[in-house]
Amino acid sequence: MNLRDLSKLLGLSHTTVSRALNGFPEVSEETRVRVKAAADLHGYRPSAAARRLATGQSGTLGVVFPRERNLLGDLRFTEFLSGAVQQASDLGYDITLAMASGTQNEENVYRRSVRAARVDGMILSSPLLEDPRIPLLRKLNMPFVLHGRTVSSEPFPYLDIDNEGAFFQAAKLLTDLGHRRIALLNGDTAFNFARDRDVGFRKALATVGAPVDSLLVREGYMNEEHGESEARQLLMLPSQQKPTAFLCSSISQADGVARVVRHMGLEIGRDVSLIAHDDRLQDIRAEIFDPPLTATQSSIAEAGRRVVAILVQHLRHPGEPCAQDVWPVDLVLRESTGPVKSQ
Amino acid sequence: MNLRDLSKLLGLSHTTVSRALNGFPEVSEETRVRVKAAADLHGYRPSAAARRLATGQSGTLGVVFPRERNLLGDLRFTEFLSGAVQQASDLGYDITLAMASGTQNEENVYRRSVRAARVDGMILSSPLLEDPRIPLLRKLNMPFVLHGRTVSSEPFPYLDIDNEGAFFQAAKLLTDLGHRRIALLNGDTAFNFARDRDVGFRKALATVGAPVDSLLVREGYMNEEHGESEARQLLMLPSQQKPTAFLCSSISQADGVARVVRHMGLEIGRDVSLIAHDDRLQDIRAEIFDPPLTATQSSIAEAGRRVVAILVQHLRHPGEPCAQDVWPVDLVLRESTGPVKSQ
DNA sequence: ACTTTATTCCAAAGCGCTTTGGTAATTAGC
DNA sequence: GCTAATTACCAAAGCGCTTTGGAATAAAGT
Repeated sequence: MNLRDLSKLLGLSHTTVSRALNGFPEVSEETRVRVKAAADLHGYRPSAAARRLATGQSGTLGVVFPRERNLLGDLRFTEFLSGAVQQASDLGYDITLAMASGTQNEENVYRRSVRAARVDGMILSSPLLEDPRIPLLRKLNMPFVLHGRTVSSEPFPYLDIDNEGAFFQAAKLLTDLGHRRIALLNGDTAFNFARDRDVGFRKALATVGAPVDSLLVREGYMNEEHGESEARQLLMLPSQQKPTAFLCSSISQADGVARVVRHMGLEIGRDVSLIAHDDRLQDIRAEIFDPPLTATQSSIAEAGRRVVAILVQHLRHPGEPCAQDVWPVDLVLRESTGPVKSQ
Repeated sequence: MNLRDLSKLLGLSHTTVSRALNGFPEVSEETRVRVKAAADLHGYRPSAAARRLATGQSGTLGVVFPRERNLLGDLRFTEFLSGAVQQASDLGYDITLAMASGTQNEENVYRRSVRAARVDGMILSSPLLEDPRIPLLRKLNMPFVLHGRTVSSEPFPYLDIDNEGAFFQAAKLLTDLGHRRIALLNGDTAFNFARDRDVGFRKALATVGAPVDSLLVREGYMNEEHGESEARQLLMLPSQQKPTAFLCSSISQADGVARVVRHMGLEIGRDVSLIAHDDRLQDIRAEIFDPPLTATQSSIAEAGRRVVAILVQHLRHPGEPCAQDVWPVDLVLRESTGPVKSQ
């Protein structure tokens, strides 16, 4: 059952049927109702391929990632993706995943997608400080939205959270509680979000005139193993150097830290304070941490939804100034933080 | 730059150019080389939309899941998906994700996708014992492949692992070690894989004439919380009823169990034996469990790759009998299992 | 009654590719 | 030297939709 069949059935031209279904004003309400009823009755669905060819729009958004960095193994990313798919589905878009690898490097995947008009727009995550994908996509004239920020000569649509502010707040809380030797367990500072967190952390220490001991600033994978191994090293330091508080980029890291702390017979919140950033993942929750974890929190799934909304808005109204959201991050006080113990 | 432009540039018809690029035999090697060089030079890429319309093939595989059961929050699924995307990318296919929800229920999403010819085939995971999606997709004439098995009147392509055999082996090991009171922490037995594991478990106990205590057979989410709460209950039982070994459907569950065991001052492998199924997830590894975990193992990412290969094979050669793989599962002996302690 | 303006519909072109059914040029067969 | 087979290419149709530029009808204005 295609447009032509349906129009013959109705005794109308396919033009009229098409316009009726797509809500154009040049068709009377009466025939519109008739057409829609007939379409429903016969289960008519326009062919996506034909529509694509005719309009140049694919109704598809793309996500590309390198094979080496398997984002699908990262719960932060999949949670983000989940929000994105949800929103896309609500807005009538599909999301396609493409993996770049080896010969088929990321740039080529973008080029191919663009030229083949497979997708209407791209969703980028985890930007580097100065991300090469931005100028590339702009050159290819492919619309995109960024989850995060990066330096760029021209404005582009993005959504980011206030990483700097979040980590400033968190570090500020710790200094207010009297902590001076604070460890920062960060992500890889090649990425912008990690850099921002580093900056916020340092600014907070600067406000109380506390020096930043570079020994206490660590970066790496944001998982439990990393948290554990760094904590083990740091808590072995002589007591003048040993951190009294940890600020982590993820709850997983905090999990690793907590394990070491407990293993040393210390108590979190009393002997060692602990704050982590909480992406509101389904299965990793700050509130059921033991003890409940003080955290900077921002839902990454919600970010996924918003990112898609921004991109679709941008696709539908290309002229308008693009959305550039920066979400504030809440600092939620729970029981993993306390005043520094006088030595 | 489209086919016509390119053909004009070459002084050939677009037919010839198309055939040259698509490897048809009716074109001389000389012109083929010439055409390919020109295509490369001018960065020509056939429009996916046009090709779709002309061939009826979209070059896209679909994955649908209900909003309620957010598979993207499940590392087992995302690891599987990761393998699938990898393989699809190697075979020149895209994978699109669609989320069914509320009004837009799963059946409608399938219908829509089929009718709109958005995808060439569907990938289904986690089948129920008798999964309604199978007859639906068959009725809609949409090719598919199943990760898992289900009852069906007609044959269809699938890949499954030998869950029954795996859990038989695992339970058999435990009975050989003298265990008779073995707890099974299973997934939801609405799903076929969980049912198969249940069957394997029971058969193993039957071979030594050990009764199955239904109190010790539990099912639920395959996460740490579930493992922990069930283990807590079971290990509180009076010693005649208390299990001496646990067989878990996931390492996460085993994590929960291990936590309880340690908390009670017991030692895994000596006081309580523990086996889990290991999907070879990147971040959850049986070999770095404490102690290293005896496990039935099978890479779920590899399964994702194979599933896509099967589907693509089926799409390209629809007539041929479809692949129906059942992979054996290795039982890897490590240190979490030991002989039952004489009471 | 005659023109103007809205309204409602339609014919036809086009999106860029694949594929069918050729024709012309070359080679082989006898 | 003539026919048959093969090779190398091409013209045109079609995939199913959107969209442009009318045409016919009905309503309104003078």
